[in-house]
Amino acid sequence: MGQAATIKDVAQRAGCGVATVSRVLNSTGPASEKMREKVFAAVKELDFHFSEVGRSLQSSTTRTIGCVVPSIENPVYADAVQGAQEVFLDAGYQMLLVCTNYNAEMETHAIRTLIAKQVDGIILTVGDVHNSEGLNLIRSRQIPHSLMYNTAPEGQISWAVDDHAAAAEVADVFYENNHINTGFLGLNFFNSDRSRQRFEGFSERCAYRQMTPPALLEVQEDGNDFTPHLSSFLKQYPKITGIFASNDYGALAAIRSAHQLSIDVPHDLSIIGFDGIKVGQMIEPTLATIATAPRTLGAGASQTILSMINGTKPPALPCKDQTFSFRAGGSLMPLSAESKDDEKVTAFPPSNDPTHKKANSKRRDHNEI
Amino acid sequence: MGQAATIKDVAQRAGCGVATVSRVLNSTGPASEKMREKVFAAVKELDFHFSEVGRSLQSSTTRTIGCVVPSIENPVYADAVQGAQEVFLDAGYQMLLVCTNYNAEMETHAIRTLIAKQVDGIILTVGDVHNSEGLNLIRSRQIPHSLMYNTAPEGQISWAVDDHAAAAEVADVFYENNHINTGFLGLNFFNSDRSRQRFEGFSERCAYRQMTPPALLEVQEDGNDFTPHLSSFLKQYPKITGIFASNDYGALAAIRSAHQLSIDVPHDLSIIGFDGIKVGQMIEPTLATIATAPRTLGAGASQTILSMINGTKPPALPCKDQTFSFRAGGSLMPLSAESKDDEKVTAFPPSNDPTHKKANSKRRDHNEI
DNA sequence: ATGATAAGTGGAAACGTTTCCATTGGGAGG
DNA sequence: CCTCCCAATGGAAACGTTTCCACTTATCAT
Repeated sequence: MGQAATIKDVAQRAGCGVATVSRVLNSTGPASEKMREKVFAAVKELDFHFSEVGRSLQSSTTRTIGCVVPSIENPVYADAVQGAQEVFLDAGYQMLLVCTNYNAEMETHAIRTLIAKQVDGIILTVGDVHNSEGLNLIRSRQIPHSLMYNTAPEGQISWAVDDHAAAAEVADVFYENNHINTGFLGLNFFNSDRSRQRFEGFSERCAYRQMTPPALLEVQEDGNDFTPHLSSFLKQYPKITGIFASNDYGALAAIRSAHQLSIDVPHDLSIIGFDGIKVGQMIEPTLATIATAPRTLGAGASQTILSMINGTKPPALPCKDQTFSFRAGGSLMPLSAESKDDEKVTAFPPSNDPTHKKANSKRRDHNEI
Repeated sequence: MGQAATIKDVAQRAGCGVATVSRVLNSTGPASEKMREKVFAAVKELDFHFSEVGRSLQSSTTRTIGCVVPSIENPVYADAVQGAQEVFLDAGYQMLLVCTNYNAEMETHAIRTLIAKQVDGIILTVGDVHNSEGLNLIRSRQIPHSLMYNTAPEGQISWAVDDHAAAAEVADVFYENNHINTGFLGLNFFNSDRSRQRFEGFSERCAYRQMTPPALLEVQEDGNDFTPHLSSFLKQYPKITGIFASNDYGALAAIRSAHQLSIDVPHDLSIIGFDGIKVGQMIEPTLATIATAPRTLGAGASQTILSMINGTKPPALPCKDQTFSFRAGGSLMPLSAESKDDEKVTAFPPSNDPTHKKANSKRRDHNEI
């Protein structure tokens, strides 16, 4: 078996022109039964398959979608990507995946290349939706696209969580549980508009509730062990009893670091995450968090893109307030009124100690989108 | 801005032939300084970028690599994919990703399409390396490829963990910790040759050690809550004190289910996983597991493929016994000699109870690849 | 029988590149 | 001044498709 057979080879073998082969194989246009049989026979003998490259050049369509996300090591994006991928695959599209590692240059370069490859659409999560060169390119070229997890400025399509509102709800939860002195753990704070928006929403609601303004601990994700950071942070702000992490991964890391510092979660320190990754529910204590639906987001964004391509009716975007729900968990415990100050308890009761109060929240039954 | 500019437009604008434009832009062949300037000016004015499709048709090269894995919801594959992606991106290749969901049909179809799209190489994890239609296609077409996580039959290139040996080591560890009655939790047992090989390696070593043959609990990954399965399994085999899960995800789920059944891990039941995903070390108790290096595997497989494409020297495959290492963790506890039978303890001491012995193992310092 | 219609078919252009080859022009060496 | 050579350039073929158009043949109603 030398080179792959082309439509010409098939035509020659079947004793007809290439046009006929094309018509038969694509069921477009007429063909006699005899001819059809001969063509199919030739196809079988030569094990012919269309070259998608030739097809793409002719049709200016590639049946390929670009996907740009910061990283798939974070299960949130992994799930979203997988959800997107399934929808596209069902529709006959494959997906070019690029992980940018929160790097703006890579983002731009990746998008440029995707455009050069003539992808039929792009699904993406950018670092900063208001300042993305790649996004501008996409828009000026009018390529079907949808944002994912980025809260888009008006007029732009995006399947996103309402970070601002969700973060505000976290502030409410802390407030209801008597945590007045809080900290915000911002991961990739400068490279992720999500992280910043969550901080903003959280801060504003804290101010509204007349809580102490949250202290900001900003870390780069790559610094794997941030125990020392947490340590000095808590030393600097000893009154802090609750930490809101900008994502679950950070929350998990915080719990672990706290453990290493002999700080008991939730007894000495309550922690709330963001995203609702699966493992958050598998661990002990379970992680209190903002639950989101990454697969749904990914799938929705994909369907939006497909509808742009086909000109069909796009799926309805979820209502802003249905994009998330607070999920209670063992990592959050109400602060008893008398210990509101910083008299931290030093004992290490097991986390399923029945004497612990359950976290207060009226929000346990929200629907996810 | 109507349609994207082509090389013809540039030629026209620069007042030269397309050949000259191509030569200038690709720095192939001579060109006068005047011409070069005019071409670059035209390119800038028209915002010209090459169409990769046209290029691909001409060069029969796509700068695209196919990647086929079961799922990226499992962090192991997510990490491997990301590692692969980074290497390819650095080399100027983008990656078409397909998740097969452990479905053989999808696997075949995906590979067929990748071939039709003329990817320059394929990196993949197949369901069954001895019975993969897609893999056969790839081989017969002689497309540069490398397996990942599949233990390949001789003569085939694969970046894999030595499942058999690793699983045997788990048996050793159980043995050293006095766990004689064990179970094996097989996820996607019928769709994953890894799962089966781990069972095989484990069983053989158990036999060699004259331990009770491990009982097999086989579950499909999609069945999210397998607590009832675990419950009836443990009822059926009440003597079991140790469970080896075919991957960390399953191990985590097992710990959670055990918790729901009021079975304390590790006191009542020891659990060992496989893969070494990060969260395994972030939880309490930490997960005893076989640590692997997914990023390294992904990156290595990618480099192998690149070397096939460029004809350069391929990177050396890691030694079989350096592809994994046993990592101790709190989910494994030695069974004291007197309680070797099934007199399970019912108290729930906190897992950092200092009276607990640490797990026995001489293997804590193995190097990862 | 005759014309009109329709089905079946193949040639060729087009899609956007790269590259071979032929042509041009100028400079250097005789 | 004539050659010769080489740098610079453009035309055209090729890559593998689809599709327009024109052509042939058969069928049918008149």
